[in-house]
Amino acid sequence: MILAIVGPTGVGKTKLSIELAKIYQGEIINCDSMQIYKGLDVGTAKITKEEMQKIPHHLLSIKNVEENYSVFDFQKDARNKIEEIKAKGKVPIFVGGTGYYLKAALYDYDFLEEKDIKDNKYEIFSNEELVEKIDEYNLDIVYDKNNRKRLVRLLSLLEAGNVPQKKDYTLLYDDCIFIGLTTDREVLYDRINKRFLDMLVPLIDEVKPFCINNIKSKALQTGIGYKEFYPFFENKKTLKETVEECQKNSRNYAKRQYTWFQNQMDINWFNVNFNDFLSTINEIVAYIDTQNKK
RNA sequence: GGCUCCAUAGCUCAGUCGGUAGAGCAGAGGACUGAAAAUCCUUGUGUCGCUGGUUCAAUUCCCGCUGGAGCCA
Repeated sequence: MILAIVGPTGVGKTKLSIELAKIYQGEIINCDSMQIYKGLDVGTAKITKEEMQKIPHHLLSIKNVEENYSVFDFQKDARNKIEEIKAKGKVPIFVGGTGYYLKAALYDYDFLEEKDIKDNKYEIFSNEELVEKIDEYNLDIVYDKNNRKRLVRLLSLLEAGNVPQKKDYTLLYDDCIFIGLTTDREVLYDRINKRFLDMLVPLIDEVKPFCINNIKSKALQTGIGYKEFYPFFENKKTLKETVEECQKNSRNYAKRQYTWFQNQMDINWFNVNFNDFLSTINEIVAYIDTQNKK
């Protein structure tokens, strides 16, 4: 059995993961693109040592913020972890909000080796020029002509001899059980806003050194709760504006997560009962048990 | 108390020389093969503050009212 706990930011995935790990002899594989990094703890709502309750966690805090990490790396690492954990007779439990990482790990995504791809050489072209070059390949797929990042990438892939094709992805492991946690949009947004305020003071301590020393890695320019603070420490934005920006970005992010999980994967959703989390756990355990007998 | 200005989408505002309106943000929906907490696409009907008048026709002009801002006493 492989468990995957998904859902938007702030629904309680972490809490559920520990309970399920205890019940099923599980080990947790982090599936959150930001929690991969060391030092990004408060802002990513990373689980603490105490909260782990001795449950082993994998792919959590394994990279320095200056390093780059991507789906490609995650796919390899995650698949290795699945084997490793299963070999011990334990249950791998994926937890995290990065749907793309999860899908790449569990479905038949094929990526080229990095060394075969040369990015950046197309950066000098305009979008129109990129589209023109891509069209020379007479592709069968529909692609986004305004998404510059993707255009550059697509052209690089084509040049490397990889012709991407639209297809239905196949699940590589037939013993996966997908658990989605959800709640009303209003309740979620409220929780997101409040959670951010709760973490604000320690978060400022965490971000400040990055901003003051002007450390701008991909991770720091990407992570919500980090990138927004640079203008604040340069006195270009007030704290209030910064906080509201962070809350808004978190809300937008949660919405995008829903879009992914609802359209890209087959998830079994559970409404979280925040007043009686135990009942939510029981409901999910009952579901897992019926699936696991099959 | 007197005078002036403002009142239009959830918010900030534009506009209609009288023919029932439109931007930004927020919100909603979607895409996704190496930054995915990223990147990109689609989406705007609202008693135009309330009441009465002029008019074929008023959110637009006029009287009054209410609420807000400012100036003078």
